Formats: sequence, structure tokens, C-alpha cells
Amino acid sequence: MDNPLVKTIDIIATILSNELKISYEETFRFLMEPVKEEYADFSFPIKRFLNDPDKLILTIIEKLKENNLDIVNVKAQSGFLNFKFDEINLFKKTGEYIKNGGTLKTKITNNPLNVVIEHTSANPIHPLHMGHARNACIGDTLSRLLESRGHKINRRFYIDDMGRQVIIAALGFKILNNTPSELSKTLRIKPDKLVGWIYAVSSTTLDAMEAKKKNDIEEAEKLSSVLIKLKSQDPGNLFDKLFDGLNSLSDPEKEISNMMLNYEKGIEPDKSLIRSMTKSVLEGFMETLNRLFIEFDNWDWESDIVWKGLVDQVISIAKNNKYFTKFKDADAIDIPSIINDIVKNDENISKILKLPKGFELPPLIIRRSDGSTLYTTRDIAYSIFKFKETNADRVINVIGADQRLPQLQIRLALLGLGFKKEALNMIHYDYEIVRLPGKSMHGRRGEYVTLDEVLDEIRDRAVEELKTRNQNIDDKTAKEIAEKISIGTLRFSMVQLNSSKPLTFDIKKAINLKENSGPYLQYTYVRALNILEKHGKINYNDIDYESINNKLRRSILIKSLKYPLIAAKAADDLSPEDLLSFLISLSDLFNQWYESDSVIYETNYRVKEGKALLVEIVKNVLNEGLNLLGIPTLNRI
RNA sequence: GGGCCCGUAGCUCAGCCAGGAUAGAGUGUCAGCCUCCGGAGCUGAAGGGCGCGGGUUCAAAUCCCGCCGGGCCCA
Repeated sequence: MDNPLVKTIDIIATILSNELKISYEETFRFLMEPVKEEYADFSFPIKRFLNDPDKLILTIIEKLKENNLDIVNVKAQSGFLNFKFDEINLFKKTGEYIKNGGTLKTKITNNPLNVVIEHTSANPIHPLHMGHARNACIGDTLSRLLESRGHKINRRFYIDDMGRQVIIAALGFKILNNTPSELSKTLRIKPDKLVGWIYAVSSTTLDAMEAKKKNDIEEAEKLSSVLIKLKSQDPGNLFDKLFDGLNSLSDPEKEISNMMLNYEKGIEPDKSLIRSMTKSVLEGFMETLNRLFIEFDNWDWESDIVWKGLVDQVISIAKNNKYFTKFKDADAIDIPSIINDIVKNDENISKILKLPKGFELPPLIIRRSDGSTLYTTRDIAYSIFKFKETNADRVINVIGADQRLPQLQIRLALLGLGFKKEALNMIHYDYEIVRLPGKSMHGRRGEYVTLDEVLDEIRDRAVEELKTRNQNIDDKTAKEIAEKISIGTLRFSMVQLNSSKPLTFDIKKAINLKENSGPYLQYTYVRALNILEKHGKINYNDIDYESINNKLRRSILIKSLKYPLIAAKAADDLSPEDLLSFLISLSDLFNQWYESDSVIYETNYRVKEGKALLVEIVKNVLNEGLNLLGIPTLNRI
């Protein structure tokens, strides 16, 4: 059930689509907000399609009358079809709609899909940091947005447990002769933080040993100063044992490659050690992600993909494929030929893959001459797996922009191996890095600011702020509210910016809690809630619907009712930031109104009921929008 | 050396994909607003012609070509 404005726009889009012989989806895409409110409530750039729209206007009016939706005026002006609502009539219909339990949710799609969204997928060797925060917030917001649009969403986390880094961390635990879960319990330290420290010490120590061996004195000195710093962060007399143990290894490189091979084959005790360590880290991840209300449907182990034989399958498919080739003795897929044969002859495919012009790609090695597989090979297997598992129509991978080339290679390989559907419906949703001013990030050296630390810091500042505003607030309440504020701050700032731009996260600025932030939306929601609480139940039968005939109130009504369309478009465009800026501008309008036109002190009873209905509408939209952004709402602030 | 991304008010950004209505926000600056629904708020002012140079078009911040600056990836 759609609200009267959405219903009207829907009919208009259907008519335009029929008359102009363009698809409904395309029509919907072009229906837009005019640059200025005075022009119209909705516009359509008709000149792009048609020179004389007069007849079309008559058809539209007729059809709307047939559907008892005669609440809109249509005019053709400077190349646009301009639609303007009869606000009184619209308000009346909306009142009835809300009274009968109508809601303002994302308009449901006509074409529901099975969508897999893989996101976060952080390396399980240290706690989540701000880069992962951006990934997680984007992925989760996309999931919520697409789900609200009526798609079936499957959220997956890929556990990259076969990389060299994981093995190095596991080697550290092997030397300490202890399990991560026991150690983190006895030392009372979050498991991901413990593993992060052990990994940093192990990998720095190994690098230092290597530097000494090569007589690279400068590098060795640099690394030993890193080690001194790491030693000062020792969570419980572990450093010396770890450092000495690693140094006593005669051939650490061989140790690592043995462990790696053992794990790939599933041989104990390495298998259990690596699994349990990774699980501990994942527990830490979940704890952090739960704070942000982020959950997954499936956790996929890279090792499972291998152990199930899916990687071997890919290799045997490749061997029987015409694009199989040898590259420097290794098994490879002939990417250049795939480009030549398939992509270059098909404009559609080359558009979807966004192949760089005149760029030569080398063959993609899938198995080294020693028989070991590569990360990308496993990724090809995993890509096929993701489609198969849920019979997915589309897979969205939220992965950093630095992975563009490998992601493209995977899709080209899939294309060549006959997985056309997979290749063309796999979206690399890329995002740029997050910088913290004045801080450098090196996971291998233990230099990073964790997501937990950032959330805690924002929360603590928010507690202070709450206490200065409200002397009577008790500690527990303040902390609860502050936690929600910190989530609002973080989730807002991670999604606010177009993902193709590097994001500088300035904690000081984020804590400033100024307009254009999560707390601003939370604050506005509380305002609406307070008014409604003071006003009490709305008497729908007593509403003066003509009271909407006022510039600000009218704007607020129209804007709010557009919400289902805006959210739908944001979902179709995969642009959560559009939803966010809509909510900000609705909040701006609402706050302007709040300052200038009281609801509670309105003396005309019937007008007062009308105003209360408008507040109710705004409250519903904010509630819904915040929910899609994963920003918790508050009852007080 | 090649490819990709970014370059719009002092600062952070929207608009570019799908070219059209006087180029928009926020922040900062300056000037105002608490006998009135919670001031994390509101009102107002100053501030850019869209990195630079060409081209296509009736129309370019948006499309094409070249260049400059920054970042990433591959070598």
C-alpha cells in the first residue's frame, strides 16, 4: 500500500512509460525533484523525449481522475513536465491513509532479487579499525536499504584464514604454547586485541631477523625501536618468550610454509590452533559489530572453500577450458584472449565490466608451479559459491578501491570459464581509505586506532556533553544515551561521503556534534517525539486539513511523503548517502517550523490536530530512515 | 612507463553516470534570536562560476580530447 503521493507518481510514471515507449524503471529514474521548490513538487525532463507534451498532459489528468487521485496539477514549462500537488486534498487523503495504519516505508520494487552482500571481511589478525568501519557501515546500510526495497538479502563475511599473516600470528601462539581464548580470558583482554599484539610482535620480530641477516642495519634499528614500543604494550609478560622463541628458530620461513601447507591439508595440531585463533578474533569482531547493530547471515571460511574441494573444481574446470594456458611454468587463465574474444566484441559486457581502455592485462595465475593455489583462485571459487548458495541474482562485494584490478581479473576469469551470469552480476562496491589526522596505520607494526577505541572516545565525550546540558541526568542513563550517540555519529560519518572519496575522520570534529551529523537527526527525532508526547492522541476526525495551506507546513508534508520514493531511488542507485542528505534536509525544514510555529500552543483546536498529524508523519519518516541507516533512535537526549 | 579514482565557496562536500530552469548544502567568519513545544536549535549577511586549455551541442560543472596537481594499482 503506497501513500497518495507515491501512488500518484507511480501512475504518472506508468503513463509516461507507455506513452514515451521507455521502461518504467527509466521513467522512474528521471522523475526528479526540481532544483527549486517553486517550480514544482516533482519534475520530468520531457524535452529529452518529446517536443509537444500537451496531449500527454491530458492523458495523465484523465488517468488520475479514473483512479480517484485528482490531487495534482500538470504543466509544461521550459522543457519540464511540472507536477504540483493540491496540498489540502493530499493532506486529507494522507490523514486517512495514516489513520488506517498506512506507513511511510521504501516503495517496494517490481523486480525483487536475491542479493548477496559481502562486506567487512577483515583479516582475522587484529581488531577492526576505521577502514573496516567504513566497509561495515556501507555494507550494512546497503543491506538494510535493499532489504527495505523488497529484495532478499544475504549478508556474508569472508574469513580470510589462509593468508600468510594468519599463519604468522598462529606461529606466535605456537611459541607461547597457549591458546588465544585461554590467554585472553586470564589476561582479561579482548581476543582480537591480543591477537593483534601477538601478530605485530611476531611479524616485526621476523622482519628484524631478516634485516639482520641481510645486514640492513638501518632497517634493523627501525624495527627494534618498534619492538621496544610493542614491548611496552605487553599485556602480560609475553614479549620475551615470544621474541626469544622466534629468534631461536633456525629457519622461520620454512616453519611458516610448513604450517601453511599443513593448514591447507587440514593437518593437526596446526589446523586446530589456526581455527581456534581465528575464532577468537571473530568473537572480538562480533562484539564490536554488535555495538553497531551489524550482523551477518553467514561466515564463510576460506579454508572451508579449499577443504570442500571447490578450489580444485575451479582448477579442473580451467584445465578443460580453451582459455587455459601456461605462464612461466604455472597454470594460468588467458585473460588477454578473454578480453579479445568476449569483451571487445560486446559493447554491453565491456560497459558492465568497465574495462580500462587500451590496458594490457597479463594472464591470471591460478596455481603456482609448486602446486599451491593463490588468493585469487580461492576468490574465484568463492564467487561461484556465493551465487550458488542462495541462488543469487546479484552479488555485491564491498571491498577497498585498491582491489580494483584483482576484482576485475576475477570477473574476467569467470567470464572466460563460462560463468557469464556470475561475471556480469558481481558488483565491486569500492570505497576509498579512511584517514585519521596525525595518525599512521601499520597493522604489521601494531600501529592503528581501533574501532572500539573510537567508539569509546566519542561516547565519553558525549557523556560529558550530556552532563553539562542536564545536571540531573544519572550516570547510567547518560552512558546509555551516549553510546547511541556515538553509534549515530560513527555510522553517519562513514556513509555520508561518496565512497569514491578518501575520508578523513577527525574525532574532534565528529564529537563536535554539529549539524549534518547523526546526532542532529537523533535530536530532531526526539523533538518530534516530545511534541507528540505532550500533545497526546491525535483526533483524526477533528483535523482541519486546510491548515496545511502554509508554506512551511506544505513543504514538510510533500517532502515527507516523497520519502518512499527517495529511499527507493537510493536503493536502486546503491547510494545510501542520498537517503542521508534527504533526512538532513527534512530535519532542517522541521526545525525551522519548530522555531516559528508552535504545535502545543496552537489555539485553534482543529488546526492543532492537523499540526500534530504533520509531526506524526515526520516522526515516522525519521524513524524509518534512521532505522535504514542503522542509527538508533532516542527517547530523550 | 601504463591504467583507474579525485580536483566545485576559506574548509568538508552534493550536483557529473542518464547535458537543459538564476551552480546547492554544511562548516567557518560576521550580525542577530532564550517571559513561548528541550538552543546539539533558529534568522540574516558576505563568499565560488565549477583545476587549466580546446572541442561537440540550440544548451556543458556534466560528454569528448589534451594538459596540470593529489591518491591508488600494475610494471
